[in-house]
Amino acid sequence: MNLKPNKQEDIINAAMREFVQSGFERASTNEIVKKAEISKGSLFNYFNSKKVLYIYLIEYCVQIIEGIIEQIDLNEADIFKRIENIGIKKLCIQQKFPQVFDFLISAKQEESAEVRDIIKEKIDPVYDESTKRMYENIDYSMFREDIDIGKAIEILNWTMFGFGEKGLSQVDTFENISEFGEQYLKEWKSYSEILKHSFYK
Amino acid sequence: MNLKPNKQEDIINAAMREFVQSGFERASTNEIVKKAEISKGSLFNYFNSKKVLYIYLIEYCVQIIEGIIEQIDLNEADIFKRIENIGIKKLCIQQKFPQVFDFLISAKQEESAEVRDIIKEKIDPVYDESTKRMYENIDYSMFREDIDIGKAIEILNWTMFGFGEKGLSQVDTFENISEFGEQYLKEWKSYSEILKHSFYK
DNA sequence: ACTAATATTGACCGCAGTGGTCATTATAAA
DNA sequence: TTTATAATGACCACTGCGGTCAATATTAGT
Repeated sequence: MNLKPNKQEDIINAAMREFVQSGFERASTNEIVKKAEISKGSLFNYFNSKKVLYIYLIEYCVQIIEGIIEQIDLNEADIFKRIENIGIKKLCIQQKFPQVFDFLISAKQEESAEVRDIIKEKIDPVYDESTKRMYENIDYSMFREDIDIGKAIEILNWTMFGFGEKGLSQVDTFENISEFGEQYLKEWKSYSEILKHSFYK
Repeated sequence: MNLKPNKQEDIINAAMREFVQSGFERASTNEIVKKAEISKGSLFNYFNSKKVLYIYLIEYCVQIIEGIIEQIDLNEADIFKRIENIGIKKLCIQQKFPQVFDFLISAKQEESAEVRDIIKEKIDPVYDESTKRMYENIDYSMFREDIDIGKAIEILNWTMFGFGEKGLSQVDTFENISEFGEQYLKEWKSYSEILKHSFYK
């Protein structure tokens, strides 16, 4: 039952891609096995049903997020650096599993009654924890007094998200993935600098 | 053939919603007629096929975008005000057709070979024109010299997008739509102010 | 090299839902 | 009341669905 790790990853990635693309109900197991390059029989040997597969993926992703949360360095009180560190970790994970975060977002929006409740149950706690931990022990005294800190942080997050999207569309043009990572990080710092310069005293 | 305008809007909105949700191929005409509250026969009387309906929607949306482009006031050289004006126009349109912009975005990403080429052909020019017109005659001299203007504008756009998403999730909580519009605009101005204060001299 | 145990396959099943049709019915105009 | 037009939904052939399982390929043990 324990197959080679990279085959496991193929299946996980293929399934996540299909679920992100089509949602739980419309996602096709035929499409998943095609993308993962395994037979249909194998998929249903590993997971007894589409639902079991889906829940497995949820749990898998939740564990990944929990791993990130644990690694947050609470001694880093500068929110820009805090966020940058998390961003780096996310980037690393996306090398292996490009769809983890998209999958969790799509799962939160999933409407199918068959899985909706169990999703909420599994995802909501880790979401709450992550946002709590994310801003724990941040030093807000570095912000300019005339700025709405909450809104500033929202802008920072939106910028990160937008920058991430942009990066995603460029990743194909790089042949070397680690070269991309360096470039990406360097460019992010320039955006981060702009906002830091704007928001900090 | 010319039915009541609000019925037309129902059909357009229902179809756009379904296409956004599922893409061209997986979108279901059954689902569309259910959402639009018309019979299947009627839909296929108005449009001979799913493809014809889809292309009609594309053209309809493109016309809306062209309407916006025409209305851009080129005398407004302040990019913050320029963008705010466009935002207001978009907001108005979204009252009637909540999915226009999402539909165009999803159409750009559409992969189905049956419609891909015709989409490109119809959408790309209007996209090019809109981005061109958007930044035409903007006075960049108001930006601080030490700031990368291109990046600043990117941040502005990402912030607008993020703010729009946030607004979308809140719109249900308002009973009066125009009250929401006021609130929304007012709140946007506070975000806009933050960035303006950061980016301008 | 042979056997037993395990892993993988894909043709196949019943069925749900597809895009599209058209005889029939409801509505409006004359 | 008659005629012209608009709207309906049962129906069709068909595709693709989630899931199964006998047959095959691979591996492990001796």
